[in-house]
Amino acid sequence: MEYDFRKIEKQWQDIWNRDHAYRVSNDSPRPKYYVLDMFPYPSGAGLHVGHPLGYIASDIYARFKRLKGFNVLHPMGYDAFGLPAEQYAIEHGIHPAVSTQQNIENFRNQLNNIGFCFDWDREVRTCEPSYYKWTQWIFLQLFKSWYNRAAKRAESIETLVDIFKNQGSHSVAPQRKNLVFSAQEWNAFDHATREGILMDYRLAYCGFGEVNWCEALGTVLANDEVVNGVSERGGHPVVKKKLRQWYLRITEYADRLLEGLEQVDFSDAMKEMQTNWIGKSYGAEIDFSIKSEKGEVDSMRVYTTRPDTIFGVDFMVVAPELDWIEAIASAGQFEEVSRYIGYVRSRSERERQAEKKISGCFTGAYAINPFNGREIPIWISEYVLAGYGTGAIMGVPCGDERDFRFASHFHIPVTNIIGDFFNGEQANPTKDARLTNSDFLNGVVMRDAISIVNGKLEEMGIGTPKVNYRMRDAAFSRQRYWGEPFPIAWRQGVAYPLEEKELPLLLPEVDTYSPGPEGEGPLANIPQWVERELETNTMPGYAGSSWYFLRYMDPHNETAFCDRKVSDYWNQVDLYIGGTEHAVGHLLYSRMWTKVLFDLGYIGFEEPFKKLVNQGMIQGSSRFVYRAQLSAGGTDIKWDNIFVSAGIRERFEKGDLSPEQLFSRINLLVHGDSAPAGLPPGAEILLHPLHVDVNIVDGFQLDTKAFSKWKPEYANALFLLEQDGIYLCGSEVEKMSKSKFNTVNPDELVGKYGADTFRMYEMFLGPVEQSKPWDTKGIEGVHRFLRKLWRLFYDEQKGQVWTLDKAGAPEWKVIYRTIRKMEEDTERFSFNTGVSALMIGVNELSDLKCHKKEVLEKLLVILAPYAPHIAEELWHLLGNSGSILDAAYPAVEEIYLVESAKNYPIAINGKTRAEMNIALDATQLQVEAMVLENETVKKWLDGKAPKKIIYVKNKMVNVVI
RNA sequence: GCCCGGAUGGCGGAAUUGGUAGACGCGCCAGACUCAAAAUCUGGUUAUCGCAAGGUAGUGCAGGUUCAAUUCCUGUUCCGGGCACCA
Repeated sequence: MEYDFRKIEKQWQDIWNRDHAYRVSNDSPRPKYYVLDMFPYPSGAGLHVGHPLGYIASDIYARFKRLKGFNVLHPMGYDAFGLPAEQYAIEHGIHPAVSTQQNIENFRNQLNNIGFCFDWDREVRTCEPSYYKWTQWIFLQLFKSWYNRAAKRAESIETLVDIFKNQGSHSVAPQRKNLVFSAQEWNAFDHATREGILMDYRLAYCGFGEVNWCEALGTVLANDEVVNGVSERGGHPVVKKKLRQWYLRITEYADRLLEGLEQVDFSDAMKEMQTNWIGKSYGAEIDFSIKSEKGEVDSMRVYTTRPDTIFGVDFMVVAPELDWIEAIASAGQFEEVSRYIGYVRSRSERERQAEKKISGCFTGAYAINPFNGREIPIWISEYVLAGYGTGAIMGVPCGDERDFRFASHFHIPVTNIIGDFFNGEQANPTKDARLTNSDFLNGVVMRDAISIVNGKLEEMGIGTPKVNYRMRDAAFSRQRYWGEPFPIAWRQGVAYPLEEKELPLLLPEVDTYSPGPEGEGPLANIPQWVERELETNTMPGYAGSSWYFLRYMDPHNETAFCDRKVSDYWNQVDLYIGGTEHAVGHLLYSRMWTKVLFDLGYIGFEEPFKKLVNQGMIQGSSRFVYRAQLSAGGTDIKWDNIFVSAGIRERFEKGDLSPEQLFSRINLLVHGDSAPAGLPPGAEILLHPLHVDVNIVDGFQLDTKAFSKWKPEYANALFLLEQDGIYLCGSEVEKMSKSKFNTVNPDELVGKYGADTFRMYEMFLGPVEQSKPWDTKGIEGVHRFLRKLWRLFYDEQKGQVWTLDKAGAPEWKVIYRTIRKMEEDTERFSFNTGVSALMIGVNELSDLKCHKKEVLEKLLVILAPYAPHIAEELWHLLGNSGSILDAAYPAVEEIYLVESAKNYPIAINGKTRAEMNIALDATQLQVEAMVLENETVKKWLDGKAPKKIIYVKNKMVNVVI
C-alpha cells in the first residue's frame, strides 16, 4: 500500500468539511485560545510560496493548542478595499467589487489546498456592507469622542460640551493657540463656531494636510506611485497640495501606546520600533524675536531638546514650507528664498531626509538671542520638516553633527560652548561638558543647565518646557473610490454625523473611477452624492483592518460590531503572527482603536494582541539569461535572440574569453560553418541580463525548449551553451514578485508533493522569524521523510507492517525524546527544529524496525499539527475511530529518558581533544582523577600538572595547562 | 539620512542559559539492487597538511573580556525590512 497523498488529502479535506471539523463555538468549557494571522489583501496575482509561511506557522500552533485541550479560534478573512483593485478598474473598467470577488475566490481555493484549519463560517471581508457598516459605526464613535487628558481616556464629546457650557475652556488643554473662552462666551458662540472648536478635540477630525498632487493626472498619488518627484505612471511632475483631510487623533494616545508596550509580548525590536516611531522627547519651546527688513513677523518659535545649548546657537533653520518665510525674507534674498521653496515643494519628505548634499538658503532675517541680544541668521533648509516640533530648530554646530555639517558647508562661524569636548572637526552631542562661552551658565554641567535655562525662559515669558512626539495624527481620508464612505454630511461647512440607523452608508456605483474635480475623489462625480452633501473622501486601507480581529469573534452580529459577552470570552488575541512591515502602521492603529473602544466601554481589554510573532519574508531567487547584443559601433549586425550561458558570460566578464573569441563563437552559432570572422572595429559585445521564469529552470539549468515556448519572441532563440551542452542561468536573491518572474506557486508544489509535504517544507526552511530565499530543490527531502514515515506502517510489497506488539525501552525512549523535543519546539515557535526532531525520530524508529501501534500512534498525534492529512489517514488505518484533530497530546514518561552517564567532551585549553563516558553524579575529585588517566590528556600534559580542571556537570570538562 | 533586523560548509539551516561548531535536510561523491534507468537503501562529505594516527585554521571583518565566545562588549562592512496615501 502506497502513500497516495492526492487521494488522502482530498478525502480528508472533504470529510473535515462535511463534519464542520473546524467550526468553533463561542461557548465552550475548554479554555480559549485565539490565534490570528495578519489580514491579507487579496491581490490579483494570487498566493506565492512566501504568503503562507505565517499561516502555516499559526495553523500548526492552532492545531497544537487544540490537541492540548483548548477551544481555538483561528479565523481568516480579507482586507478587501485597496488601491490595486481601483487601479485595475481604471485600466480595465471592471468594478473593484467584481475583481475583488474573483481574487478572493482564487485566494480561498489556494488556501484550502494547503489544508488550513480556518473556521470559514467566520470569514469577513472589509468591502461587504455588513462589515463596513461597523467600520463606519466605529468611525462615528471616534468622531463623537474626545480625549480627556485629565482623565487620560476618551469620552463622549458631550462631556466636553458640558465643560465648555459650565466652565469655559480654562480647565481643558487648548488645541488651538490662544483659544481661551469663558462659559458665557461659549454659550454666545454661534453653532458653526462651536462646531469648529469641537472639531479641534474630536478623535476623528477634519483638518488640512499635504498630499502628492499630480496636475497632469488630476489626482492624488500614493507615495509609492511617486518616483523621484514624478508620477510612476507617465512621469508627470508631482507637487505638494493642501487638501481637507480627515485625521485620527492618535497623538493623544501616544503615552498610553508607550505604556501598553510593557504589557504585551512583542519582540524588543518591535517595541523599539514603535517607541521610536512615537518618538517622545522632553524639551522646550522658545520664542525668539525676529529682526527683518519688513518687520512683519515679530517672533518665531523653536522646539529644542537642548535648551542648555542656547549660547551655542549660531544660526536658525526653518522648514522652507512654513508660511511666514517669505514675509521675513529680505529684498536681496527674496528671489533665492522663493527658488529654494520651489525646489523643496517638489521633494518628498523621504528624499529630503535622505539627501546627503547639504542645501539651504539664508533668509536675510535674524533671530535675537534673548539672553545676550546676539543676532542669529535665519536659514531655511530641507532637512528641517514642518511637521515635527514647530518646524524650526536652533543650529548648534558644536553639539550636533548635522548642524555642524551645515555650518561648515555655508562657512558659518562655530561658537564652542563645550570647551575641550569640541575638537573643531566634529560635533559632540555630550551632556556632560561644563559650559563655556555661555554667560551665566559658564562652568555648569550641561545636564544641569537644562532646567536652569527652562526656569529663566519661563520667568521671561518666552519659553515653556514641552513634551513632544515625533508621531503625527494619522491621515484618515483618501481621494479614492474603493474604500468605506464616511457617514458624514456637510452643511454650511459643518460636518454632521449620519444617524446610526442610516448605516451602512453604501458605496454607490460610479460610471468612471477617475478622480473628481480639484483632487476630490470619484464620489464627487456623482450628482446624487454631492446633492446629499455627503463627504466625498473615503477611508484608507487601515480603517477596516484596525478592528477586524474583533469581528471574527462575532461575525454575523447585526446589532453590534461584536457582542460584549463574546469579546469578554475571546478577549485578547493570544498569538498574532505577521510580518514586521506592519510594525508602525497597522499595529499602532489597531492598538489605538482598541484603546478607544475600551475607553468607551465597548470591550473589556485595551491591548488587542497579547503576543506577536514576526515572520520573516521569503525572498525570491531570481534567474537570469543573458542576451547578446552588439553595440552600435558602426555595425549593422543585429542579434535578436542569442542567449549566452552564465559560465561563458563569467569567463567573458573576467577577460578569460576575448570579445573576438565570443564573437566568432556566436557567429558560428548563427551562421554555421560559413561564419564571417572578425569583430567589426569599434563594436562591443554587451550581455544584458533578463529575468527568466524560475519555473522553467531546474536549479540553474535552463529548460531551453520551455524557454523558446515561454514568449513568442523567443521562439527562434539560439543558445550558446556550456561545454557539457547545458544552459546555465545567473541568479540573485530579490523580493518575490511577478515582474521578476521568481514567484513559485504553492498550488503546483501541493499538486506535485501534497499539502503535508509543502507545509512541512515551508517550516523546515528555517526559523519562521527569519527571512530566507526560496529554493524548491529541498522539498523532495521532506517528501521522502513522509514516505519513510509511511513505511513504518505500510510496505509497498508486504502491505501492513504495523503490529500490536508491546514496545521495549529503546523504542519508548526514542518516542518520548521525540515527543518532548517536538512539544518544546512547537511551543517556542521553532518549527524548523521541530520537523528535524520528527525526522530524527522516524530515522531512529526505522533503525529499530519499530512497527508497534502503541508507539506509532503517539508519533501520529505529534505529527498531526504539521501534516494533518497523513496523520489522520494513518490514525484511522490503525483502527482509531475519532478524528486525530481531537486526540490528546501524548504525555512524556520521564522514566524512559533518565540517563545515568554521559559522554563528556574533554577539552584541553578549551579545545575538545577527547571524549569520556562519566557518570552524571560524579564529583569534581572523581572526574579529575578519571581525566588525568586519559591517554589523550596525558599526551597533552606531557608529564606536567594541569593548572586547573574545570568540570561543569552535564556539560563538559576543560583541562587548563 | 533615520529606526529595526541579519551574516555559520557548495546550499537552507542546528547549537534553547557562555560549555563537543556544522544536528536535520538538499546537493555532491562512492557503493548495493537493476540488462539499464527511476525509486529505494548503505557509507562519505568545512577547509587544509598527512598513508594513517593526528595536527592546523575556521561562525562577515578588526579588536576585547573569559579556563572556554556563533553566543557577551567595542568598532566596522555588506544585505534585508520600515520611514506616515501599497496593504
